[in-house]
Amino acid sequence: MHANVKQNVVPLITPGLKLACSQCNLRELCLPFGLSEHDMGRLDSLIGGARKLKRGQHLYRAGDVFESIFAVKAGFFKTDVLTEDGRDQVTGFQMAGEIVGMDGISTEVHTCNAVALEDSEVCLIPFTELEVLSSEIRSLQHHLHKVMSREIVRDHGVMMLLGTMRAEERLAAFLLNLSQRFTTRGYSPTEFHLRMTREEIGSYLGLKLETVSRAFSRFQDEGLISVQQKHIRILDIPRLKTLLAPPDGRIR
Amino acid sequence: MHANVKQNVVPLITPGLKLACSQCNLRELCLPFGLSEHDMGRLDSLIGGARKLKRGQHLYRAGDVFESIFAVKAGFFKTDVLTEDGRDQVTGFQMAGEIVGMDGISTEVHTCNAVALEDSEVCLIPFTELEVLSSEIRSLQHHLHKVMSREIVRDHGVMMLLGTMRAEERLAAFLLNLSQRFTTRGYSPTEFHLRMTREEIGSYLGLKLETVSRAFSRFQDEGLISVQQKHIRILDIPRLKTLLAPPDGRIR
DNA sequence: AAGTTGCATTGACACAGATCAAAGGGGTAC
DNA sequence: GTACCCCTTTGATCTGTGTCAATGCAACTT
Repeated sequence: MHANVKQNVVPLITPGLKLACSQCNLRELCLPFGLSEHDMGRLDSLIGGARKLKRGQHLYRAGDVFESIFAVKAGFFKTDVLTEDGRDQVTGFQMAGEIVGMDGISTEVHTCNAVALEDSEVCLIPFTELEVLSSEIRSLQHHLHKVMSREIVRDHGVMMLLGTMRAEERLAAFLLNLSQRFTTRGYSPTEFHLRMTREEIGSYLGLKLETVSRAFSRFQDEGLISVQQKHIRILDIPRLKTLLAPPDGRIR
Repeated sequence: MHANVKQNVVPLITPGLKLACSQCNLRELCLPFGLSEHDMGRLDSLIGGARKLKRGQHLYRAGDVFESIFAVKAGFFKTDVLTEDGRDQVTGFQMAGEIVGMDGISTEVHTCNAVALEDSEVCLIPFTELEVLSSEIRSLQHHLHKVMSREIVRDHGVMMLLGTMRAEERLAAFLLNLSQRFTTRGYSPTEFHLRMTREEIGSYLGLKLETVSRAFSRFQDEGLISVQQKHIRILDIPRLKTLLAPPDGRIR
């Protein structure tokens, strides 16, 4: 289904590209959070350099041997799982400062695909070496655990969304989540470009692309947002939030 | 909605109950997996004892301060998230040898509830001390990471289920998953008691209890299983498996 | 600049699962 | 041992979302 099959060129590591964590403006969002200058230097020294990816390129594929986790330095990714029987589910969208690849730790093999949705750049963090260092730096160890736990909690949120919400509620939650993450990164909370297609949004939200499209249109008709293809402007955040909390209180 | 609100008695630790990991027949499924005798002894010494819970009792609640993770020693648990707006989603069912509570690591506060579905027993594993020990024992550290990663991968599986499967497919996947886990623990793969209600199954699978009940009945009519309240006998595992792989191949 | 291609929108209709309702069964507590 | 209550089953109907199909829009290629 994806048109990118041919783009399976293994992205090469770009050594000159390396930028120390201590210099990185994402350090407060990313793995080095809470480290001293000195410890950050130690983390720097194990990071295997950066890797640039063009839109559509895979960072890794299901079945690849797991060696590293990745910190998104710039750009936008999606992760998806696909099963033998042809099911395909987007499990997440990742942006700058977020960690990708932790699915591979459990079996030493990646269980999902990670694809760049725009030209992107990641820092490569060899996992075995990270474990060594984290056994020496208490705060690094603890933060790594927090990052993994946060992923578990995030997944619970998605399960809640998929299990209990209706189409418009899901889309509202999705937009508010993006808005919130853009805010954290210093971008506009109300105006942004979607990097993914309607189909990818639909897959993530457990909906068909037509349903996503219709929900966008309805939100626009009601003055909640303005949509022009992938360009979104949120016009009424408070009212969007009320969509998530059914007025009747739905106290089961 | 739950009738168990009054049973909020804090379960006390039962010191005499402590049974060393090395004596535990779950050690190959649980945290001590892969440890030497000696290291298992060190793990034993930090485990804070066992805790018994009656059916309906909470192991922890959303909002509780996070201090420990728990290994299920006997019994059966569910975890669920509930939001301010009254949504309620069962995020998992846990049985012997499985680890509960990792949702709390990220914010130091639990984000979901864990409730015993039958009289149960857990080992209490203080997390800070576990971190200390795991920085000293490489294989323990790595196994902890694997356990957390496995939880992430499991959640992806649930997202796939909720996002792409129809009611009967979800229930078939659920039964096969239980069957597989019972097998691992030496119980019958084909005959078991459900510890949870139709409503809890429905919440986990993103369905209403009536839909779950109807799907059970249809499976029974078709000779796939036999159902009598909570007692399940799987009659035809292969055919149940084919329900998961749509014959047309559904290659989107 | 025109043609191609993929993505998005919109409409009509179908259907799976939700909702509402009622009755039966089994386990639990007293 | 008995009574109550919760859980489960089953039916009838409703509805949100999927499906199928056609058109429109925009970006990229040559």
